[in-house]
Amino acid sequence: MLSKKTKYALHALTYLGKHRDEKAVLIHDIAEEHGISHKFLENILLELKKAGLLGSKKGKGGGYYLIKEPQDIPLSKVIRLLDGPIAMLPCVSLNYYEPCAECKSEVECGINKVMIQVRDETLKILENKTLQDILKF
Amino acid sequence: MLSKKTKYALHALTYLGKHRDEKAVLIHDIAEEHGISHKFLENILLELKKAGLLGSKKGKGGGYYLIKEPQDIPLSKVIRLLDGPIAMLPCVSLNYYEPCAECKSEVECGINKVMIQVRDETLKILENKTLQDILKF
DNA sequence: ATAAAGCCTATAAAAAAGATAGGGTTTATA
DNA sequence: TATAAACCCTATCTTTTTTATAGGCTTTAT
Repeated sequence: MLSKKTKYALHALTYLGKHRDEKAVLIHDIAEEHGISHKFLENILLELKKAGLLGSKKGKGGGYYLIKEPQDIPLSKVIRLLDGPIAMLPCVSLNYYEPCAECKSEVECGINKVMIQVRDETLKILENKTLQDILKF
Repeated sequence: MLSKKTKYALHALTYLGKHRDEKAVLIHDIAEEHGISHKFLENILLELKKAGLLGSKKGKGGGYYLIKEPQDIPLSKVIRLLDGPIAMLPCVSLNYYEPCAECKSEVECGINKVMIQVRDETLKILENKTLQDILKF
């Protein structure tokens, strides 16, 4: 399951995507809209900024705004950023690979093989669906 | 990511599947084979038994054994049993549905739509791949 | 009788997730 | 130029979940 962090990030991006006409959106407004803790969301937006998805303006009249086109933000990127691996097993993760401690041999492991399939099908969706796609609703 | 519980369960089932000629397999042997805590694994096997996947024989000479054919144990069943939902969001889970607190309207939520797709593709694999499939390696 | 093995429940320890706190810095504007 | 608004940053606290352990009970082969 996606963490709240990731869910909040996706909702915040959606909100920002829907308010692209405005120069900057307040953390406060996003938090209120979704009933999220202001401070918690602040940390999340900061991460999104550091990752290059958002820009911000400090001081009075400041706020956050998208600095990428919604179609250039794949959902896989957001999930990986906040939640880490998308794969169901570390031994199958493309971005966070680690061997499984309890597994004798990766090449002889059938679990591994199935989870590679799951990963590939999942990524086929999450790397192609972008913020643009979730804005449409 | 799958929990250790689920991973251990899958490995234990695999072990049992590969030792179906034997009347009963000791927890101890499975635990040792994969470097798992005996007592932790004991709890897991008990769950698998209660779920109707395993049988057991008590007392001296006892142990665990599969009571279903490997091709009749879909991986989705094992994962749901130990880990709960397979879906990435509660609002999209078939077996553990719950609305998302931060979400205003499910029908107007684009995140929801994408996660339904991911769920469906994932289940297409995990409901059709069985213990039989991971035994082959 | 005894020892081996699973059954069962409770509790503890560790890790991760979620949330809060508070001072720092920047900036518009009166 | 003082002030208030807003983001920046890091640390800490709390809660929840996961992982692991403990220990006695029951069953059964020998």
